[in-house]
Amino acid sequence: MKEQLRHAIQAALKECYRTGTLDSGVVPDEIQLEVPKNPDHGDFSTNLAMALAKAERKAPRQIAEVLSVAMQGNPLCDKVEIAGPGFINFRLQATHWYDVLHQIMQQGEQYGRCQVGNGKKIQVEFVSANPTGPLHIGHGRGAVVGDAVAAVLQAAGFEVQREYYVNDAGNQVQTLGNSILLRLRELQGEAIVFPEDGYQAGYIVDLAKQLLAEQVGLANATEAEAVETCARFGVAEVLKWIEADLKAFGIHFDHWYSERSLYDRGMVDQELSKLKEKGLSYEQDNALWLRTTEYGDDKDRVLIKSDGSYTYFASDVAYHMEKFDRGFERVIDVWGADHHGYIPRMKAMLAGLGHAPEDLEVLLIQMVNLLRDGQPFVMGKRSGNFVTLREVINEVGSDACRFFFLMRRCDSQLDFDLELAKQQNSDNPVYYVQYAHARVCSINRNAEESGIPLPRREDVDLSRLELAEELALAKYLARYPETIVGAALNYEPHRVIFYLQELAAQFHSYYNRQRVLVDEAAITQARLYLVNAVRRVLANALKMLGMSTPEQM
RNA sequence: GCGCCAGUAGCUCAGUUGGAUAGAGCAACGGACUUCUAAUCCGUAGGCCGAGGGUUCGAAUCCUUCCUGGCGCGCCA
Repeated sequence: MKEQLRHAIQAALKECYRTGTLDSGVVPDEIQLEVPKNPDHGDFSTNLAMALAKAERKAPRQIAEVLSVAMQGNPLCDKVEIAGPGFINFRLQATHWYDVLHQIMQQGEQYGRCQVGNGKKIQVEFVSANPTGPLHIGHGRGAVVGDAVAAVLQAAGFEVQREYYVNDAGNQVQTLGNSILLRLRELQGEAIVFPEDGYQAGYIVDLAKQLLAEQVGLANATEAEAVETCARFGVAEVLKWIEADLKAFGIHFDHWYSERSLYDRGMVDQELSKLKEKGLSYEQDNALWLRTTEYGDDKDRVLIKSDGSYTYFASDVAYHMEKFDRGFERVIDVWGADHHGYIPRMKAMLAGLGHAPEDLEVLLIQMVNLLRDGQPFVMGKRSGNFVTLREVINEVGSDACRFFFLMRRCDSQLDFDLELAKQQNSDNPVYYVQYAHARVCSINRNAEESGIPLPRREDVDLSRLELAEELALAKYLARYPETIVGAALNYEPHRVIFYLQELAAQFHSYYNRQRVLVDEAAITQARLYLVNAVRRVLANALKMLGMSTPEQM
């Protein structure tokens, strides 16, 4: 609809040039058309006259006058007005808004989906927490945002894969194995000295007990073998926890990618030799370096240390190179904001390989400040005093938790007060949105009990929706698809949350002012049609973001 | 010292990519349940958009210099 109007304006502009009422001949690439904040300013508004003022050397209002004359009588528009410094405001025929309702009812679950992504393959890698302990609240935010970004991209027509990168190689896994082994020996009565940098948390002891119960024979193993066994066991168990936690959140990964497998398959050496061939790496001080400075990094980065071991960066380079080998045109990484210093070297690496900077998009999730009764709560795996994601989900509920994490832009910090979140039960905005959905369902139930049929497209007379607020509701429903596109292209799922809240607010307000089931059958039918379109959009958005759609509350 | 993110109502945050009179939710105050669910609605009050300068028809939004807070700057992960 917006596009139709855009074309009409473009045609009018060309007509003006043809007839000589305007003479600059300038046609902007894209005519800006927006929905004004103030409904008095019409359904759509363009700044075209102001934009042309310079080229035309005329006052904006004068140009607007000429254009609006050319637009008069256009069948799309009910009214064309000039306002303010030179805005041209359009009010569309009501039938266009009625058509939106028909579209929604006809498309059902598909309404809001589109093909702007054009099937482009895109990967979202998120969470990717080290498998050395349970997920905490900060991981939860990344999990929800990553999942929502993926969902919104899917809705916009991208082919999306959700991937979890498992850091099952490297020092932190050694530390895990060592920590478990020490606790195991402790359980067997040995006096041990637990190292400062070991994992102190209680779950390590649990893992040790479990290992003990399973009677894994470590007696004849060397120290290194024992640590290795404990590490493998620990990683496998912790991954089970993580998967279960994510499942409780309704999050499913298409693919779990093992870092260790990169080494086992020789991928790291293979990719590193490609870099060498391209002259992107060099040896110095017995170490192998990547020339990231040539592509904007502060300093070159080490791939292989002088002792022959690989850096974390090395496997990350190989991993990301392979992502593109797997055919993804764009790759999104969701990271904690404390890793932001890592971005320049990753981008530099890709630039060296001839990728555009946008091919890798890193979403930084800012910190979650965990509070309890307003007091900061210290987190850290080693301190052993942290709140797990599972605890929070159990306390607050998955829906509320997801909603809360999605309410803010991911690049601003988030205060999460556990007591507050628990209290929120009835205050939480998620219920506000879900309640709107439940209310429509309730109306439907009442209609059914009274023997009122649900309206069918062929029978319903939408011109009975005469109230300004009814039209406003339809107009807002029309903006759902563009909201998704905006959220997808900008990786900003919070836009959908704000849309939901606004839609629910408009619906609740309408509900309190007007009855749907009234004496006059035709009006009842039209209003039922409208509120069920609202329900449809609420349900589509809630489902897309992984939240439930209760029919009763 | 360098870099990234943020700074908007008492609090938590939006702000359609530069548009018209800057908006919500909490918190405060006052109203609305014999009518489809009051987990709702209606109203009142609340602002130097961190500060200064610049760009233009027009700036919370873009550029610049500061100030404040958070986070990073290893041959750690």
